[in-house]
Amino acid sequence: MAERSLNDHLSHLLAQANRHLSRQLTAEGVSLDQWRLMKVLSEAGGLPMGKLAEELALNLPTLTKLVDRMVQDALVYRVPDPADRRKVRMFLSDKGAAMLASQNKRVEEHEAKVEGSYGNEDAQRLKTMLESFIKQIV
Amino acid sequence: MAERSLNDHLSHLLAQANRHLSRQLTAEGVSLDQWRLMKVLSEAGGLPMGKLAEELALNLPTLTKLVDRMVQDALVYRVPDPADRRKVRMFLSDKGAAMLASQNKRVEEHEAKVEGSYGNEDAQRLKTMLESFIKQIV
DNA sequence: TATATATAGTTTCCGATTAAACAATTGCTC
DNA sequence: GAGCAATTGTTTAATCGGAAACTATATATA
Repeated sequence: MAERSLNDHLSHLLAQANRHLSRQLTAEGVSLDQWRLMKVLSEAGGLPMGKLAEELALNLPTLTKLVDRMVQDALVYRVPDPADRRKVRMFLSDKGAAMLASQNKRVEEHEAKVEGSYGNEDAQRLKTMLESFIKQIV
Repeated sequence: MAERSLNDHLSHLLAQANRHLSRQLTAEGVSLDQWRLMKVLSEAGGLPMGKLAEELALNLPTLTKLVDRMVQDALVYRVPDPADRRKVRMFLSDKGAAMLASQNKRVEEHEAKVEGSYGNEDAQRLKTMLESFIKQIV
């Protein structure tokens, strides 16, 4: 068997692609995790912390503190679940919704640029493949 | 234009895929960045810090500290460049090479499992697409 | 060749992440 | 329903990460 180079390894390629994209978004003023969290809540408000952590592949302590900061900034808020008082349900505030809207725009502009130069059809195929890959490995 | 879900966003899909894979490797006893660093050095020993940071998409201060730890563990070593004394050239030690060999095995076993269940041909296509995507966005 | 500018890395300071321990609540079993 | 295990989330202590400042060396310009 021939020696495999780093570029033949999915783990390396995913790390590289993720970091470059995430950095570019940071440069556009978008924190990837904060944006993803707000976006999940805009799609499914009232998620408990555990589900949120799953959806974002964050572990719970990290999420707790991310949420702490975003509560400080009044982007999201906690509501204790009356039916199960261990649970906390998370919601997007109006301020969060406004922030999300502006960041959506930046993310979509950036992705349009990136995907355009990569080729829109290929980009679509790449996303489809990643989506099913993620389902496999979770 | 219809509302786009998180799963239509490349940045989200890459973050998810990367985190899941990276966690699974951590569980197998492989630190993704350390492994990637050792692997780069095994392919191109003597790289200066700046080139190394580029290859791994790490920023320089982060790399300095990663290297500090790995020097502590005697996995890699620094050699000042005599021709340009600002530069430091990095090399893999024998211990590092042994560690790399054992981690290569784990990574390859893990990827074989993951890629097998995803479909080997699709996995190959995914890697090819990611590789050209990365070239585009860098 | 003296001075300015650019390059390569490291250090510092602060914020973020993790694993482990903890607290609170719920569900199960006898 | 009393006691025990499981679930949900937070806190703590230690490590890690990033932006900005700093050091050392090299190059360009006058």
